[in-house]
Amino acid sequence: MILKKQNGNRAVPRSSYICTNPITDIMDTLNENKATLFSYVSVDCVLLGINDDKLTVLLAERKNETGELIGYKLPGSLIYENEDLDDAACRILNESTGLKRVQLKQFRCFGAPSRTANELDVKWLESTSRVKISRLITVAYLALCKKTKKMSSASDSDVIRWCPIDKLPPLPFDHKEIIDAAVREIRFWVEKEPAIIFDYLPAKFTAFQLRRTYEVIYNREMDVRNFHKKMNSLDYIMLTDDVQNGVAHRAARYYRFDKVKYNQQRSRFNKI
Amino acid sequence: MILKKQNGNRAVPRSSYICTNPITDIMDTLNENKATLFSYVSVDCVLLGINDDKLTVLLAERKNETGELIGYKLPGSLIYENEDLDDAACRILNESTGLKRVQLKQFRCFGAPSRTANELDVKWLESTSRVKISRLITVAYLALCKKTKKMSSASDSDVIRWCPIDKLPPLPFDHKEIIDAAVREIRFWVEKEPAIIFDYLPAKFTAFQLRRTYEVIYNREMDVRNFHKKMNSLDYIMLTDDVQNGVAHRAARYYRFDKVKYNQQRSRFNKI
DNA sequence: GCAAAAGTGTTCCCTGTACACCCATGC
DNA sequence: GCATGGGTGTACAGGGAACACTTTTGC
Repeated sequence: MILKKQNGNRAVPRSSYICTNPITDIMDTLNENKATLFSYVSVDCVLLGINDDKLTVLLAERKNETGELIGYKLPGSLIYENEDLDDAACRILNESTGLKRVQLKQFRCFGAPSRTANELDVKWLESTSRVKISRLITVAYLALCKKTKKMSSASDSDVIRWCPIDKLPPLPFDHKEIIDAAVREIRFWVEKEPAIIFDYLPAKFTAFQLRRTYEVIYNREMDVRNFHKKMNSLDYIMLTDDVQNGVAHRAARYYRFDKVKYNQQRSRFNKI
Repeated sequence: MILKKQNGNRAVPRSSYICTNPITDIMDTLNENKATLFSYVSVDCVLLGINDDKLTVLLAERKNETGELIGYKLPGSLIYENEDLDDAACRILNESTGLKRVQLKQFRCFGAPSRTANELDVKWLESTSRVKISRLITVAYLALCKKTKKMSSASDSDVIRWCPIDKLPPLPFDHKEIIDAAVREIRFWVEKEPAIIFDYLPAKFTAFQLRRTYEVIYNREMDVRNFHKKMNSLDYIMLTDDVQNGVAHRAARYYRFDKVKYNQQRSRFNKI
């Protein structure tokens, strides 16, 4: 990772494509530049989660000037003039869900001139952002996103809803295309960096939960025995002493993710 | 792949992230919008090639107003107001190298506000583009790029030079960071889509050429016998009747890449 | 005792990897 | 005949895939 230090600018060490800035950093950025939106670039977040055993995406309600629901969209917004893209993505995630410290990954930039071809979309954006829009390029981010209590206490600016990816309502701009690309991307990402899946699961999870998460993401069933064998071979998945209770069948054991061991293994792997 | 057809706009079928538009399409776009540069978004191309058994990147000379050489940079430019990002990347590739129909892959968007922190870089860009620059976001593209005769006849606007990636000169903006990211990315790309490596090689190639290409990209040596075995197991690599001649040792046989078989295999694979 | 889900082992195949020698050609 | 690079086979290890039954618990 190369950092340029010049003109006395603060050179903030950061991962090149994972954004896990604490929310305080984001607020700094916000306060410094609250005034000015940058009307040429937006950030859209595809937050994927699993609900009712289906891969779902978080959509925000889209209202017209009189507050009437006119449809849905991806959580996203124009960036501020002096706001970093990764920071903007974290801000939007936080505004939409109240979540912090989630791993967001930039996965592609969408910049076809035709994406602002629908005048209704542009008019709507102009009325909510109070900025004149000409051409708009959007940088898309992706995260696996837990459905937690925190999410209900999200900022009331966006009402949100989980929607199965195979039953999307009509969406503005190229949001459908963005979601499709995100679903393809998530599989590669999980393969490259399995840790993100544990970011999604609770701290203690059963073998079933982990398996079902993989099954939904990859959209295919996995053999139970082989899955257990695989889990046991991964030394960063640790068996705990806890077991389920109150279930009407044999209690499942809880596992936990050992981040330290995971990182050790990764760094060994990456050196090869 | 989803295409929106609306307002009578031409819906051009295109791959979502590979740009192989014939140059005529690009020219259409150029002529339509020659007048206006979009000063907020640029495209930079990282063209990787192999020279003297080293991974090298194509750099363009950077000259000041009096035509004096003041350094190097990635081939790149601001996009036009109504130009698609992929088209812009193809245009820049063509302007810099004369090459057409090369697979260019968008791999990441770089948008830190600090990338325009160096005033000299900004001044230089303003003087060459004759556009006022405030904040500038760049979309980075990646290609494996042949060193061919065509390249020497490239447009004379850019003088170009191959530079080993471990001996980069000082570069403006965050171009060094972009190159580092591209080198990491190329390995993933080759793994996902081995076809691009044959786009780089001549139509007929020896086992040695293919192996050396892999070795340079992955920066590690490969076992000759295992490599042959692997090649033989891939049914889209076909042995031809041609052999080298005029070499002072046993003549190597030529192989060719069978795109049809490759695509058949891919589509079978992707359905699983 | 029965419903419901948890947990467990073996076999086979395929792939990757390690490793050393003979072959063809030009000079 | 020798220097140069081309080309080949075997043996082992590890991981993925297929496959069915017993265990535990609450009711």
